[in-house]
Amino acid sequence: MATLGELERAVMDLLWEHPEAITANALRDLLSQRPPAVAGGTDTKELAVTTVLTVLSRLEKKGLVERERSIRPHRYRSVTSRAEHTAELMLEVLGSAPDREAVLARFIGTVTDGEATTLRKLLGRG
Amino acid sequence: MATLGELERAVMDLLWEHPEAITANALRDLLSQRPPAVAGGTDTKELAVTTVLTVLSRLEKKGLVERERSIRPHRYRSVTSRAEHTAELMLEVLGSAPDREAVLARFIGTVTDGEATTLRKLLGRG
DNA sequence: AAGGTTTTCTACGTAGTGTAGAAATCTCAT
DNA sequence: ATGAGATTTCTACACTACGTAGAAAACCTT
Repeated sequence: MATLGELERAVMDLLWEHPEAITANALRDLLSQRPPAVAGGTDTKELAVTTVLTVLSRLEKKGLVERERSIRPHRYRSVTSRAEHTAELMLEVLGSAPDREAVLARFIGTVTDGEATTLRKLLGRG
Repeated sequence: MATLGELERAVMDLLWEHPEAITANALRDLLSQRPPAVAGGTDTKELAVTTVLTVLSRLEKKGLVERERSIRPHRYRSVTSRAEHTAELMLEVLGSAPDREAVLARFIGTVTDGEATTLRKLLGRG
């Protein structure tokens, strides 16, 4: 897997927000409304549709996006939810360590109280 | 932060294994003994010391490594333990999601039984 | 069949990484 | 103090990922 670029990330965020499959053109419009990544930057730039299409192709190759080719303006949708994707990423990071329990210890120490409560509920009593 | 390259990662792994600060030359020797990254690849290639030094400088710039400049063959050591580093990475990934609890739910669902037990212990009863 | 729309191909600039030679700096033995 | 060898820094190049988009091809629709 790996990490996404800034634009790739922005596209995924939109797709995750959007339950319905959506066209590249619609995505481009949504992208032009998004707040500037860097404060002070007078963003809101109009991207070329081809740019969006390129990014979507790359995301498709990475397995994060799938598209309906049957209808003409292809519709794109995310393959997994953001929560799934994020959890997978976390597991990937965790999996790369031989000392998983030590990592989990550090991890738990940094989670908020509310989240700790959530975790207890999720874990049940074993 | 971000992800590391293959060689950067190998260097960090060695530094994490090694409690003592170590020289670039020693690292190069250790690197030449590491098993090939890809199976079938007849690795065990000897890297130039300058290569190792370059990588160490980059890791230093990233804040992952620090060095003792007082003595001449500089000694390098990792700034944090692997567990700390990994936990930080996981938190970074988690932090990037607006739906943290949903992520945690997915995450918990995939952890091994033993780890779940560990987590319960770590969480106490709040 | 032509023209607009959509998709694919091709391409370039930038940044990060693997790799290492050349050049500069340092240290020790003489 | 000086020269040789060791060490570090500078510079450089290839390769890949990403942002970006024009040119070209493929596709409708009238």
